Amino acid sequence: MALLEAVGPASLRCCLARRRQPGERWVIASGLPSPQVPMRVSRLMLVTLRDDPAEAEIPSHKLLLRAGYIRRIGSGIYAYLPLLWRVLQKISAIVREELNGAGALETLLPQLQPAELWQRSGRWAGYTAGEGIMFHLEDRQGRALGLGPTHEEVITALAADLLRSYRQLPVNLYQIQTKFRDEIRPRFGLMRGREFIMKDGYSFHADEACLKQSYAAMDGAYRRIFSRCGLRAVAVEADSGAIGGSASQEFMVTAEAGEDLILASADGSYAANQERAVSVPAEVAPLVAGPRAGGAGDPLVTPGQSSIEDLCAAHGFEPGQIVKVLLLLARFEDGVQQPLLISLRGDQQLNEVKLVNAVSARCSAAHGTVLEIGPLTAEAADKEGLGPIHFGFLGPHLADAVLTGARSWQPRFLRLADSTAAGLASFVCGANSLDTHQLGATWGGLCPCPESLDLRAAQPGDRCLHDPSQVLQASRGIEVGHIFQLGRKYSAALDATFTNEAGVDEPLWMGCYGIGVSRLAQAAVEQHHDANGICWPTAIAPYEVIVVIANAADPVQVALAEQLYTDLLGAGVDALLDDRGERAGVKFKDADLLGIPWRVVVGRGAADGEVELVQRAGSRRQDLTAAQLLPQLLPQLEAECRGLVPA
RNA sequence: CGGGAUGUAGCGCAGCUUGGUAGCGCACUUCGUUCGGGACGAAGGGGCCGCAGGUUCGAAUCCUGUCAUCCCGACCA
Repeated sequence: MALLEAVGPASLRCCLARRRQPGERWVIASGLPSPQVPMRVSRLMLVTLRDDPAEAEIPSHKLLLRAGYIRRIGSGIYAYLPLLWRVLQKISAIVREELNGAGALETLLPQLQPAELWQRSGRWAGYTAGEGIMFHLEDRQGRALGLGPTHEEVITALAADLLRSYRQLPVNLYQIQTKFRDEIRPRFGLMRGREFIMKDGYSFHADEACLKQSYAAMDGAYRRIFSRCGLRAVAVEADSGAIGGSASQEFMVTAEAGEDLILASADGSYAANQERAVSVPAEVAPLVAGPRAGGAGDPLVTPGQSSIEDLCAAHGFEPGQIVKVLLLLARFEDGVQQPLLISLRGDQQLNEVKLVNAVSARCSAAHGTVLEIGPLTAEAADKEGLGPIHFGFLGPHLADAVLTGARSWQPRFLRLADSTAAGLASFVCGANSLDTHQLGATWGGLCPCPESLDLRAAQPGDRCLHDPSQVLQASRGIEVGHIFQLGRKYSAALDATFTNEAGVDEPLWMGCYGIGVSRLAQAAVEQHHDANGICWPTAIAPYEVIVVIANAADPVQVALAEQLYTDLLGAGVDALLDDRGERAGVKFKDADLLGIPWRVVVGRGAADGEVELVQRAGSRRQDLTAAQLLPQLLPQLEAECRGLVPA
């Protein structure tokens, strides 16, 4: 501490003292026991790799493996090594701080969950059968159990048990815990694991207005969390998927390697996941000569022209003047297989998420969850015992009669049309016979227009609904958070009710809120790295400073480094000492690879009391006297941890 | 599950076409010289060539099956 005495200014001492205050915000944010525990690289079980492991594809996955943060144990199953565990702890600490500040309560729920709870919510079959993602097992009594992929069922059962009166509401509970999901395809290291760490939270309310308030509070907390973690994240409108409910919003870390496509307006007022995005469709020129022959259209000979491109090339149509028909097959929880006939404008693509939602809305009451929707292929139709279907020449007037004799399918199509197709005054479509189309067909003339709704995928370049002068732009994102207004879906299913002010029982209003903690750590690497390795944002770095002894055989360097290291720890800094006997170059390379935000090199200048300070991101370096180090570094670290200075 | 690829030392790879008992770089151990950006030299240790069958005097190599991993699609924090 002699060095500190020497540095002088009262403001600095104040700052140092604050760093050690147990109750201080950013000491808590370190998430680690204080005072800081010494750690030397020689004792860290650090194994860094020079070559990229063949199994890794994207930069963050390669770097986490190379720098010794993770090891693969099985497909989608990773060991979090000590360095990564510190990162995860720091992220968790920030999450806790923001959520506690927003009035949420931390709890811990069981991972082993009885099937019965899931059967009551109606999700057991959907989550375990077919492409379901829940690992499940039987105990010695033959009772079915699942490993929790999420906790709506458990928390709602608890709420049903504990929440009785509007006087107890609202409440907001969260946990940080390992989740299990039997992903169809685990990918990219921690990005999509079968076992991963998630913060999940659930809120309960007496009415929808209160739910919306908590949802807004969580929105704010999430924005602060990602910002404090040093991430550039955007909030986008999202599909609610299997979780259900009404409004939902995803938080995306923008990165090339992201699995999701984000569509956003340049003015920033609209952003959505492509699964959800809406837009103004492109205008299409009317078909020359308009409707024909009472609206059924004229036959047009189109030998071998089974694609939109062929048709346009041969006859000079625009794709948007054609109605294309997709035959699909939906499989439901109760085993029913429902053929679908979807009409789309030729220049549009089907959005499968919108389709699944539309089909669920129409059929789930009768048949349960949609397990899958896939193409209705010629082979499948053949197996089913149907007559020939002229794929490539289909029109929306294809009669239900083609389904007669089906062995296991429903005998009638569910017919839906995207509104762009429904809006065409006259169009070209298949004639349902080989090598023939209809030219100048109209709805009503050809066949009644099917139920019309939004089924098309919005595309980059489409005009925006909120302001048609704006255009949707594409970027890629990693989903690190998702918040939902669940409404009363689970509370009604699990009979979680409370007594309202009027003395009447009604289902609780619910919200739910998730953050992928382990995914967030990797997303941070994806966003913060360079050719030499990781550049952690200071707030979530495993250590804030690494002290490197350039030549561990030089007792002068060792003594000064040990002194500075002790001083840093004493000042509450998370510091690491590289005491290895390696050559200096090796230690510099490793320090870059590990991505510790600040490096203090004790080397040739040690005899004169001089050290070098290097910032990892940007590699800015400066020479300092040992006495200048702490006064310089401490305010900087504090600012970075508070997110005041971009790392 | 459909499509594609790969399994040889801890990591990255060669060898396979044309069968003859396994090799390179990095890492690891020891010694010496080096010592501020992944040093050099010398000497070592480490492999049921994914697994199981088959063909053959003989299989990393040819054949069959199987398992695992990775990439593209459905799933999602």
